Amino acid sequence: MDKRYDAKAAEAKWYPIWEKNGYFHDEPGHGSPYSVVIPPPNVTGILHMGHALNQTIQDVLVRWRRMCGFNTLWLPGTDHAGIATQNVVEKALKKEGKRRQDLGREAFVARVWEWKKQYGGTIVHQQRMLGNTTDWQRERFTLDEGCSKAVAKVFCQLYNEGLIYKGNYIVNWCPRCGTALANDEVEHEANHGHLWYVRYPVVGSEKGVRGEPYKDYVMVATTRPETLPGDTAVAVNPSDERYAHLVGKTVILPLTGREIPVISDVYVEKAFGTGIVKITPAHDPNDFLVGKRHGLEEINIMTDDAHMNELAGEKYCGMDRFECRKALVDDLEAGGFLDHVEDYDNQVGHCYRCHEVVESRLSKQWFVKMKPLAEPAIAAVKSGEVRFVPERWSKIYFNWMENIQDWCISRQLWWGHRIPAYYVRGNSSEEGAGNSEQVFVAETAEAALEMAKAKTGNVNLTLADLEQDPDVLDTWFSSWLWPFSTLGWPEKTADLDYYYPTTDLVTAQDIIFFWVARMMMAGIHFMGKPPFKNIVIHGIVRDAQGRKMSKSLGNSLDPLELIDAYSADALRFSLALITSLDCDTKVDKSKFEIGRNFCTKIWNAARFLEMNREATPQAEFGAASGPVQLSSDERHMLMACEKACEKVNDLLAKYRIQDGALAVYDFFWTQICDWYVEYAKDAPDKPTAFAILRDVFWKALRLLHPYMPFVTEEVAHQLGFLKDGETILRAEFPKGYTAEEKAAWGLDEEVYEYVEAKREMITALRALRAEYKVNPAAWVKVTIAAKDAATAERLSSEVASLKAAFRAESVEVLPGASELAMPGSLGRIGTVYLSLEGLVDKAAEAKRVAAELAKTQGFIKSIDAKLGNENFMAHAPAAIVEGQKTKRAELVAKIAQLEKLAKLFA
RNA sequence: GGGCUAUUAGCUCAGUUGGUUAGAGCGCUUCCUUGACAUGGAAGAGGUCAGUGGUUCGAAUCCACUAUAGCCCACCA
Repeated sequence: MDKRYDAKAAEAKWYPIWEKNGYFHDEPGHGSPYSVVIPPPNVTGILHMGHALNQTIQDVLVRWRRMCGFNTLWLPGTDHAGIATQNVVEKALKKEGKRRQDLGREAFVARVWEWKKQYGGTIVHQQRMLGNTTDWQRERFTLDEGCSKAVAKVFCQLYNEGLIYKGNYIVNWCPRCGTALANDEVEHEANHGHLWYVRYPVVGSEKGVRGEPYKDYVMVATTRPETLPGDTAVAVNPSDERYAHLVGKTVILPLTGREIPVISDVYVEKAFGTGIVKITPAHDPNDFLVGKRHGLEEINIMTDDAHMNELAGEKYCGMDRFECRKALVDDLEAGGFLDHVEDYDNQVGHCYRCHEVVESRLSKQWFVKMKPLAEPAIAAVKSGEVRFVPERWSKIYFNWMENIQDWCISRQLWWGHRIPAYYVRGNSSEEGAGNSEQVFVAETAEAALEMAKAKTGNVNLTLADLEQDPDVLDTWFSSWLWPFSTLGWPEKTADLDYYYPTTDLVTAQDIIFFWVARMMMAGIHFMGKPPFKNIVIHGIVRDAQGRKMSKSLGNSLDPLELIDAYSADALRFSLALITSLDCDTKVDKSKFEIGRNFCTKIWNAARFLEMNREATPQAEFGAASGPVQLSSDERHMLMACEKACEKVNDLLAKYRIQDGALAVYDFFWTQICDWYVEYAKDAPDKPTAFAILRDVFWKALRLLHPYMPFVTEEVAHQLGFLKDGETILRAEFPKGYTAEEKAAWGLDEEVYEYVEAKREMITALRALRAEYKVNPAAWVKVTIAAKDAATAERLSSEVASLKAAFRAESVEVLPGASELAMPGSLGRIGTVYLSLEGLVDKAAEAKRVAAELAKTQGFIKSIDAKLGNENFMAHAPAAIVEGQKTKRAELVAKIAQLEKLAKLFA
């Protein structure tokens, strides 16, 4: 074996072998299924730390289940990401001086496909660098043929069920992207703006000539004066006595002369501004609702790109909205309508994609009625059929689901699933919308044509007479079908039958609403079963200061750079180790040294084994070797291995990835390397000691494999645990030893505890050496005062290995305490004395003993207090009481010895 | 405004139904390079578990309030 582990070589070597041999691929049928669908990253995406964390967790779970014998499927794929992808291509076009309109829809979409073909594989390639065992043979894309078919079918079914409707609605509109945005696609940011106080003259008042201040007016406060031409009322709170007399009257809309009513609505806050609000139903979501309640006219005064239209008035028509704001304010002031201006900070919505200020805009959009879909999805979590891990996320899920709003699913883009709604030409979508008689919703144009013929009675209609709705569907309209569309739905496939519902869904908290909740609804509605059994939510990766990683902050770590610097195994292991499901994870570069160092440790330990190959019998260690007389250290090693296997399996079953990593780390490093390897070097029966070492090492490699796939595969082959053509990926995950093996080797808690206690003694002696500045390499004389005769006998039988562990030229074991003029240190099974032959600093030792004595006496006191407490004796469990008593007895013995020592140093 | 979470060693975090003297990694101090490993080994210092009150024989753990920090949802024109 090479002196250094070459991670890059191992990664480059093994991944292609795994993939080529189909190790990630199972066919439905045999065994129990364990299936997971990957949260599909945007096809435009590049791998970031969030992916690395999310996918590491999934790969750990999948590899573990696979090794446990499950029939596993981890289904990969990408999302077509409507706006994001279209933006990327539009940017490229811009460099050529073109807009998408110059190409036309068909050519533009072709261009996006071209882009996808060329660059869309980036993230898919990068995922391989992580070592993911996603089944690439089943890779899907949300816009591929199968997924598109599913989308069309779902749309039609929901439409026919009356759950999809087209409606006039106020939506968040990005003027730059030219599309509606979902509420969650709008990011609110603090804005330093103004509050303009504007006078609206009351009709019927005698005073008031244009150009002069009106005496009788209502004062309205607004942050958006440019929408004034769209006002169709002013409103006050019904309980506001100040203005009760105004309700029902009419006021004049400044600059326009139009008369609008004063209405009352609970939406108005009495305390804000003047307590009077202008109502602009076409340009504000709240005003829109007020308008609906009061039957107000909706006047849209802007164009799609946020310029004023002719309804804004001749003067402002064509102006940009912010330009118009200025002009209009100037005019208000000139007209004497502007009372005063205040500074005002509020939140303004921005497009999550291009950051343009979002406009509330009235438009016709397609919606999904969510309430009927949400109800069974709530029930599935309430009943426990689907479980959130950690459980508390279910509260957030309920909170959202119970207040769910209809989902605006149309987007004015070209890249995406086009809405399968058709109109007979001449009845354009604008005119025809809202009149369902003229909309034909069908999975194909041909089917729509048949419907049109039947409905209109015009048998001469051809496809050319049909016009498809120009809008495409929200990206999430395909992702919410992901758990079954990717398995072949709506076809009845073997995959769908076998792998649905999937087992676990692993994702971050930020898409619980976007994605998880909607998948729940779609799964239940179309498949009759929730799409997964467990929803595993992990935290977000943050930088060292706790900030979200983002491009604009420049605080992102690049997983590929980390893989380059530390190796994929290091990245994976460190992420697993520092990640808690319960909270976000703070990460900085130094964290990955843990993983890298661990890799090195594994490699070096493997080299040690390799160097001692000749000391190891060829035959593997196992029950077949029959009853053997094993030393206590060997039995302890096997017990530790047993415990580690049990622990790791148990923790992974509870999705405690972090604790599992810690458990296997500690097992390998502390138990195997720090203790057992040192023991094995001087073991009385080397062949047996090394046979055991090989056995536990091979188990440890398999325990580690889900976390560190490359180094474990490489080492397993180097050490001959696997032959060419075999893989650790499909080796059995260790389950611990059988009852027969345990009996044959005398594995029990007692021997485990005994060795633990013995190690305390070894540690104590090392501490003594350090305290008296005895060279760690020097050979010393050691005396042990054993707790009792039996322990003395037991210790005597292992003097050889104790000598090695203590680095002692002699070890004398005496039953019970004795008068020894040496420094000593107490453990559970006795006191270990170090002969210093005159090196002892009596004063220092006396101090140390006194301190120990005081501490011990203090502890006894606290135990006595407990044992003397009637309530404690009455209520505490018997085991606790017994434990306290035993502890006390030990401490009393310890005090006796310490007192003897104290006298010696006095 | 509604909801959720956190506060434990200098730093990042464990601590699973309340139960022996609260743990790990990093960092820090001291010591150690003759063949697994200095990306290492050994020893050590460091915490009144945010605060107050309550429940209990017993609280880092359960409850209430307070303080601080963070996240999500809805947002006042």
